[in-house]
Amino acid sequence: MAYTVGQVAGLAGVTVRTLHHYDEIGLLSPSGRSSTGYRRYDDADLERLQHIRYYRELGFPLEEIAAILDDPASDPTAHLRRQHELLTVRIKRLQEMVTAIEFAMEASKLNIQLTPEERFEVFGDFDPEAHAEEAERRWGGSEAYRESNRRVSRYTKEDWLRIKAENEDWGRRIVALMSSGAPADSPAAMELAEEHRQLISRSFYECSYEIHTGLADMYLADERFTAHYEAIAPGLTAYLSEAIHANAISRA
Amino acid sequence: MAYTVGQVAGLAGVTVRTLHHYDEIGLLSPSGRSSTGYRRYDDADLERLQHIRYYRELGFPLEEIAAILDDPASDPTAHLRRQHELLTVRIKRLQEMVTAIEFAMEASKLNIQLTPEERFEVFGDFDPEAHAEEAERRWGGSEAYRESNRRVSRYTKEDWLRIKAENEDWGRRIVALMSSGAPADSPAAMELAEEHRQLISRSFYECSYEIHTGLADMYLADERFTAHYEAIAPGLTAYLSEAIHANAISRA
DNA sequence: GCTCCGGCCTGCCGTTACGTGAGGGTCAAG
DNA sequence: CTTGACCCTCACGTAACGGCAGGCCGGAGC
Repeated sequence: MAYTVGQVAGLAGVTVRTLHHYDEIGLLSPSGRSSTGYRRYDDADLERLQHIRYYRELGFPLEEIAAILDDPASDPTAHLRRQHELLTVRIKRLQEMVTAIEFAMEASKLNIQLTPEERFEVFGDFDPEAHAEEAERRWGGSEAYRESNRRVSRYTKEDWLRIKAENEDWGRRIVALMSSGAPADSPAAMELAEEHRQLISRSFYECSYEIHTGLADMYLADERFTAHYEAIAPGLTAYLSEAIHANAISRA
Repeated sequence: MAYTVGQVAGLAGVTVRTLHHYDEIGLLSPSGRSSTGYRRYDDADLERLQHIRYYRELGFPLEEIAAILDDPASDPTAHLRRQHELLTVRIKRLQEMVTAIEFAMEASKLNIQLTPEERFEVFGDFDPEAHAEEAERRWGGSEAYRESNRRVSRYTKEDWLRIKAENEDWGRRIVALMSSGAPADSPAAMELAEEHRQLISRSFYECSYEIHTGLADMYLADERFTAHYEAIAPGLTAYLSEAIHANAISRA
């Protein structure tokens, strides 16, 4: 079977100009020409183009692709295996970027400034183990965190406004309670802690009592989260943390 | 906090030249300069750069990124949501490419020529429904097919050679049986059909009796698979298909 | 046989997103 | 006060095509 440039271009989803270019630089020269000078591509040319397209999608420069494809030491299935591996690595990378975006959304939700490192962690030559460990430390089981955060990405602006309003309402009430002098382990405080937990469960992720106490500890340990609650009212961080712990114990 | 070009470049994983370029075209101009003309970037600049990097990774041209970022109608979380969505679409696309590669490996294993459409299906403006339907028709449940084929990608050249040898041995025995005149629903033929199923299960994917009969039908329906078995021995396709059906029924 | 219209050819210049010096100030550590 | 690492501004180079000009096919219809 023989094909013209236009046909090949249509099949492969590239422009005719691109095929001309590949011919010019010798990356993909059609196996023959018609008597009138038309390029004629055969099935072997198509297979080569297929590999070219995959390697290109993976970001390889044309020169390097030529070197890879012309390497006599690698049979066709070797290319397939290689492309398969490169693709899965790429997918993993993109999934890390998704997680990073979700983290940024979480931070943005609480008006928390990301550190420069956090902003670009996913782009640098990061240590994957340290990364996983960090997520583990911060979220106490990254699996639940990731799964749950799928929801966040689907929220509209209206959802966000509603969530914000709910949070602010809750904030006003716990500040009022704290200033009234009620202790952090009082039933009223525990009730507000429980409400806090349910707010998270409804809007973000299933927040177990275990995760909730983990969050309480994190609020105390991470100054950026501390700052968030202290900005609402001084002393609120400790008050809330204590209430969360008391609530968790009483429900156990 | 203020940063120099070099620091920003290090953090964000780009070159100093890139930052110079972004400054030149007005995409990211540092918020200030030192008395001696040094660029000074602040946290807001870093946040902008963060978005630039994500959009770039997604293939947006710089000019378009500038337009998006300077659009007053979109708040910062809108960018995050948008990037999240674009990333997941991208991941889906790459996963389709992985499936396509696995299909190509499967075909290569049997020395089957792909049609031009199959080679570039994943690049063209393909209809996703038709694609899924095709996979469904061909593999009777693409999920099992995809999951199982993860194995294939890890095979070494030696594995392939071993598998090939096993297949050829099986081929010789079924050809011998067929020429001996034993009917396709004889115990011996059914035994070889069962062996065929187990060969697939061991080397490629868990092949249930249901899938196995699906394969039998496919061998008859798809001329490329037919050609594969007819090349071994004329009439083998029909013989094997019948044996597979007989075997499946007897085991039910 | 003629006539179109869409497809093909070969230049050739333009563009994007930087890479890569050249030539020359700047900053902090010793 | 030197020295090495870092910063500045030109300015030209490169990869991978895009897009157009000017001209040659090819087959469907009259």
